[in-house]
Amino acid sequence: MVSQTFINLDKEKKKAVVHSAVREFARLGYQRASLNTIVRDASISKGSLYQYFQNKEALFNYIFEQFVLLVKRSVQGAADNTSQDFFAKVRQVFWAGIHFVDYYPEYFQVYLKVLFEANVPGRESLLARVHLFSTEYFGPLCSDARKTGEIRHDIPVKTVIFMIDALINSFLQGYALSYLDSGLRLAQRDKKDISVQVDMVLEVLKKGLVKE
Amino acid sequence: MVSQTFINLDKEKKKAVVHSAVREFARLGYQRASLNTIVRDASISKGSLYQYFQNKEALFNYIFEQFVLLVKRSVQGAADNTSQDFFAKVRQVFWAGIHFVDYYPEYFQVYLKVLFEANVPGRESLLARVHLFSTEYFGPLCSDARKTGEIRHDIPVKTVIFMIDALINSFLQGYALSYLDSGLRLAQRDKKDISVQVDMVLEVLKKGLVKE
DNA sequence: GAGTAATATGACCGGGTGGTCATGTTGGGG
DNA sequence: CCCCAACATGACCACCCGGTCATATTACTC
Repeated sequence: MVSQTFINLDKEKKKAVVHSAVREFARLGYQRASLNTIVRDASISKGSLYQYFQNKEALFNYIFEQFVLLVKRSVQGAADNTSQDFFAKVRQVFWAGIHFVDYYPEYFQVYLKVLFEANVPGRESLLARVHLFSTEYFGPLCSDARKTGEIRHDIPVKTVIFMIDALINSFLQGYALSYLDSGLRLAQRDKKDISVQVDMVLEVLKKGLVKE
Repeated sequence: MVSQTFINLDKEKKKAVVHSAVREFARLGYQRASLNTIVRDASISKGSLYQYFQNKEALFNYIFEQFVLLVKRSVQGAADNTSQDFFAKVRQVFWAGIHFVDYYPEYFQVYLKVLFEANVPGRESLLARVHLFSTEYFGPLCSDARKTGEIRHDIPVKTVIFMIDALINSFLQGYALSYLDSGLRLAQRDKKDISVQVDMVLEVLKKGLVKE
């Protein structure tokens, strides 16, 4: 795991190590990330890194833990006003995601890399933690909206969660990685345009594509 | 690129090489895939592989080319009946995707790996080819549906394409990789259940989440 | 300032990689 | 039957990896 030595470390040095590790894992994923590169970037020796963390896996787990923490803070921080309607709350999560990508683009890339990389130790449990959070957050939101009659009863909550999840994820992927863009050119737009796009997606989610 | 030697190769041997390569690239992505593993699996020598393909990149390009070809065939093969409405056609693409994952799960994984892997040579142009195809296919479909009044005029075509793309992609990812599932448990369902799920997503896309 | 425990260092190890090439094998035309 | 071009082979190369460990440096107590 994480050694006491690392916890006691000078704040700046600690930040340098974490920053270098996040950068490298974001660039290359878990397996291809090089500890040599990380120690070089952080200006520490290899021996020191192994005094701080048991091995590569422990370092990665520490970084991913930080990621989960930051995500939770971002989403929960954005969701303050309980007086708003369902779609306004979904919009808030969209924006929480957008801000997260703005503030922590590399952490977001670490997450994306984990999605499809093979042999990431404990990947399933890592992703489960992220997904559990999403379900725990959206589940009650949808259930409440059903009770108040804000959304239809004939669509299961799981389907609604799936669709919102899919749209937010794809949106953020296009926003964070321009080459994944499917035509919206999100990466090149200013916040005003982004807002219009988000609202349009929400509008379709609300009322559908069919002319009323 | 591909040598004449490879093209002239015995059909079974050619298939063995391609199959081993697809398997390895699907498992580990471009960078981590091992040529040693591929030649061992295909029961050829390393020297032969280098007689068939200039280098690792050329082999990978050949495999990805095959993937694009198979995708095009799958989607275009599914879209025969022009007498159907817009949403029926979208449903057909959903099913074309599902069948593709059924028939070529490893090709699909190769594609997924390319999405987020760093330093895949020419990744952007590889993905551009897939995306171009999707735009070329859905673009006219949406434009036509607008003209006939099947879908609203106040939502831009690009937004519609983005949403359909996002939903199909997420659906297929959950279907192909159970650990990516966001609660629908698609990987464990039979075709009947899948069909219900697809139709429900299409229903929301059609009429929205709000009670009429 | 001596002694000691904590921490930092980087040369080194075994192992795997993409790629090369001298050598061996094969097969069809003269 | 021989020859030669086409093809097959796998030992080998330089390089990089995660991880180790003997040694050097630092920091703190008495």
